[in-house]
Amino acid sequence: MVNHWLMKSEPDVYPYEQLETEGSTHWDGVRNYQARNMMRDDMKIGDLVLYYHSNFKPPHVAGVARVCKEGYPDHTSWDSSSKYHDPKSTPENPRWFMVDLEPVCALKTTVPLQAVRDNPACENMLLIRRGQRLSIQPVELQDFDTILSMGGLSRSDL
DNA sequence: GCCAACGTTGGC
DNA sequence: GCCAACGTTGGC
Repeated sequence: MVNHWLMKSEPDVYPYEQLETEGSTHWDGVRNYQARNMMRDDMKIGDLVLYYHSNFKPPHVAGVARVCKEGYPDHTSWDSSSKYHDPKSTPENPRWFMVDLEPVCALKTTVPLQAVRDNPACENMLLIRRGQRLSIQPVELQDFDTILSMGGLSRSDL
């Protein structure tokens, strides 16, 4: 069973276009337990991901990605030269996990956050819930399809 | 730049 | 276990 997610990335750091250029990436640097648990325990190969650009004007969903490697230790956590270094994480006892993503396709038209807010069909999405800051969120199937269609795509385009 | 909301840390 | 202080996220 394929699950659906939304993952936030700052386009200044790693935009969707770069994922397309590079072909895949490991989602390192997540240092939040809830997000870690989802990557470690719940995200499976083939799961589909809405790729969201945060800290951008306007913030928006840019594309669709797919999980191509399931949760494994985030090696940047024990790399003392990394900005994501966590002295409490070691190769023997890793504290942080990541998944790998590959690109599926860019939306034909990006979907701004305000458009999600304005669409009553999206009213239950975590993305627009007050105070919601999680950088990885589960997305219901129907919400995923709604965003896809707002972005000018349908399932058969994936 | 501001600030609301939330998460983490650490003293007690 | 409580909670104040602090740090981060991320929209505006």
